[in-house]
Amino acid sequence: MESGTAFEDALSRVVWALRRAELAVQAAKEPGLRAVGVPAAHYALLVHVHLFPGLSGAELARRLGVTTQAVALLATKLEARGLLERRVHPRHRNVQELHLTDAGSEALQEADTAVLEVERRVREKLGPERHAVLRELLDEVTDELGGPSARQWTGRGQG
Amino acid sequence: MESGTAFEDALSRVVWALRRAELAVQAAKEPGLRAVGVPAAHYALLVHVHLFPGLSGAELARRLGVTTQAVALLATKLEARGLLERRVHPRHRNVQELHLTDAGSEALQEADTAVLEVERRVREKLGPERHAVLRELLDEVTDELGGPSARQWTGRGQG
DNA sequence: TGCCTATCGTCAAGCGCTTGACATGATTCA
DNA sequence: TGAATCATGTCAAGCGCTTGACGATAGGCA
Repeated sequence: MESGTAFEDALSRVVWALRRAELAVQAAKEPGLRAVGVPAAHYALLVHVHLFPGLSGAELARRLGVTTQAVALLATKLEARGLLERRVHPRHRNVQELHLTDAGSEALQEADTAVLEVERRVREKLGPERHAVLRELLDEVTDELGGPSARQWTGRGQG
Repeated sequence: MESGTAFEDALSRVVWALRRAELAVQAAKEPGLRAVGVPAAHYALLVHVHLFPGLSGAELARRLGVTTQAVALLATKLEARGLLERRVHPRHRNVQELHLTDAGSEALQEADTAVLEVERRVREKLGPERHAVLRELLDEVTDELGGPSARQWTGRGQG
């Protein structure tokens, strides 16, 4: 294993394959999302706000793996476009709950079509079983490497 | 299909699992790479220059999926640190060949240790067979979604 | 009541990357 | 030879995100 240069196989590792696949997915989603005027980052936030309405910006940031700044800037833009609504938390006056407007729900619906199309292509290419296997393997990787566990992302863990 | 909100399962899709896994991998690599003073983006360029010495900045950019600007800026920094060398192409005086210096090779070796550690953790978690399955599935996704085919990345396709 | 701590949100500065435009050099064709 | 075309590399401007610091609010404790 230590014989000579050890990284001739660098590009054939899983971590690289993962990066390539992620880049390909992003590239595949981008035109569809752009067509409906919802960049990828905006889409990600919209989905989370839809699935977990009323969360604070800081909490969203943790789930998305970005800083609170990024969420705040994004939220400002989405609010300006009328897709998102900031409400003051009833108990904590300094905290803002984020909710989707009707227009936001519509935009999300349209954007999701583009993402679903990519998911469909992958599913058709792999077939249902291997599609499911891939998801399971990816979740195990996420779990093993820590960070936000896959459970946390999909669960309704807190309110 | 149109029954109610259609994207309740958004976070359980493969495309999301892929993103989560990629984020986890990046987060897992980062501290190790930072320890040896080689950020992730620098590492990616160093690996490619090592595997395909003499490529032009534009060609590298295509393979890395970034712009020529990004490569040029990176190359400038790496050159300033003495890890990388710019040589004028013998025939095309306007083209610069990129090569690793000895210091660059050493830095790459150290940095690669951190990446290998992540790869090892994933391999141990999944076991050899499923590890290989994951790589195969990811390559198929990359192939299906087009962009730079997995072959192009690993192959010695051109010189 | 008053102090301390934690959390949330915002402001300012910096960094990395992209986009667009331009200059240079090499190849192709008339 | 001379002009058109293409690829490479660089300059300038803009955008998105991060880092660091600050003010504001709610809960814990004496």
